[in-house]
Amino acid sequence: MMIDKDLRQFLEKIMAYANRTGIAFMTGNIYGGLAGFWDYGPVGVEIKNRIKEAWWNKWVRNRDDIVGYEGAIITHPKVWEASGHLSSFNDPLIFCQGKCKKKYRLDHLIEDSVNVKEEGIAVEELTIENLGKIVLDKNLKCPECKGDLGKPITFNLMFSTRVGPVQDTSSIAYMRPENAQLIFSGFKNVTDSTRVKMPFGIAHSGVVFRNEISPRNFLFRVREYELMEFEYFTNPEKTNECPYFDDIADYKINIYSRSEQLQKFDEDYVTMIVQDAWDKKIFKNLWQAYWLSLFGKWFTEELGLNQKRLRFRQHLESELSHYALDTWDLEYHYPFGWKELMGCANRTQYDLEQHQKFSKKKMQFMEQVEGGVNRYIPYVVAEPSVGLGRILLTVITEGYTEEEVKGRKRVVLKIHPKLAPFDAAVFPLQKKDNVSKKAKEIFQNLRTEGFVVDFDVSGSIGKRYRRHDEIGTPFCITIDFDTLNDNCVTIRNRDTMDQTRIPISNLSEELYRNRREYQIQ
RNA sequence: GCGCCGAUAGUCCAGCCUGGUAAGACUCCUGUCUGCCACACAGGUGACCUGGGUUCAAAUCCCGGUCGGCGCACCA
Repeated sequence: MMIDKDLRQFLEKIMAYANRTGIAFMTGNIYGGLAGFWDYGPVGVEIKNRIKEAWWNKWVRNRDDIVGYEGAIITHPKVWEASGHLSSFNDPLIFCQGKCKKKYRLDHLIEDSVNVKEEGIAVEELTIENLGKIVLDKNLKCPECKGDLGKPITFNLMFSTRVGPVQDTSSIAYMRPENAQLIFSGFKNVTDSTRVKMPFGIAHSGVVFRNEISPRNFLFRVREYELMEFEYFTNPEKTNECPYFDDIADYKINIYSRSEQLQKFDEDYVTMIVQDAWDKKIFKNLWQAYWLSLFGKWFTEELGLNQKRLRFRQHLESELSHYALDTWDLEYHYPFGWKELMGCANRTQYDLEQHQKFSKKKMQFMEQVEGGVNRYIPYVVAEPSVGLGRILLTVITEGYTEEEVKGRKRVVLKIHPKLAPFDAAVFPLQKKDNVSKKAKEIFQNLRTEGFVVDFDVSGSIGKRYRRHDEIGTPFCITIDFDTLNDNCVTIRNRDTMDQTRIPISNLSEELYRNRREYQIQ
């Protein structure tokens, strides 16, 4: 039976499913839960680790031009001062509740609309509550549309903590809200210890913390998550020299560009090949077009996302972060609408320049050229940045399928075998005697070969098949009485439900072959 | 952060209006049987989000909180 994955209630179905199968749970649920934080269960942690492994293999181990890095979670406070993350820290903000919905710095708004000197108001010294009182007392309205103003709030994006047992203001430190700054502040560590040549990337996967105002949509918007990203550096004079562009020039992508968004375009996107998009100057930077397309390919061809549900959306000028020249998102069509799966910003030289300024250490890259040495601060053309939990949510949303088999509902998680929590499950047809013993032996051998395998004897054989369908196990291997004589087993395919009898000695090759050749329907 | 709605077993849910100690289905566990697609037989485990209030008595009514979904806003 078809299920409409665009329906908002589908998300609730996914949550119940995740809970039922041991994928994810709200943290501390015995105490009522904590908003924005989730635990992964036995099945979820396997899928998550496999996604992470797939990312690392694809973008670090299998690339000649990218190396890995892993920074500390509690970061030197100066890093965030330099990056600009601290500058808007503790700013009091207020939002227009009227038509325009604009946000204002409340301290500035009061200074602009009230004669502070005459009234003897010291804006800097006031608490957020007292600032809010002024708004009420003076009946301040939105300067733009004269609408009512809401309650003032303080932005506290970063989680802070204290380092060391003495709790004074000098001991304050922050949990990283992004990995990028660890790459930038550690940039010299990499160039000084490794033989990297321009252009190259530094990749970083790790947990980050953002004190979001309102966590939403299950694993989508959370306060603690694993972010996988890399910074790709080039010579600032050569930001459009991408030697690999031909690899993706003919690749078809769905584009939702800035002009389409501004024109209130009715469609979700326009489809064209990357080369055309570049020729029409939709992309400003060749490397960005390259990396976005490569990730588009990875998500669809290797992680199994439906290309129709993936689009490239350019950020509007007004959305750009303080460090970004241009940003594109890869958006997925979730049950709650088109939302960012991955972001890819052009961060220019901004961050390394900032760190050079604040640390007074040279952030230059040196390369030997004809007739001397070339020194420059590298330019970040692209920063593909994606949340691990968000990929997991996307993959299970895409893969969750309900089918009708002989009048009954079958739930199948159709995910790529390399992301499945188990490579295979082994079932003895009968619980006792030699059948079970033989099954155990096959199970152990597969484990020894490095497969992740489950062993299941409980319930009828059909029930066991369905249990593993639901969590995405691509193969179930059944051992019966004949196995004892002919050394063959029945191997049953998750998606087609087809059963074939093959020799035990061919099992591992069959599992490998399927992982290699698997095609998403 | 504001507003609306909701929260009962692993899941789906009945009961709430009209207060009287929680039902069903599936799942799960055990045993018997069967032996390649959840469906046999018997038995079993398991729940009223949290804190207060009203009451002889609260899953039920009232108030606060937490969590979730949705809408708005936010997401440097």
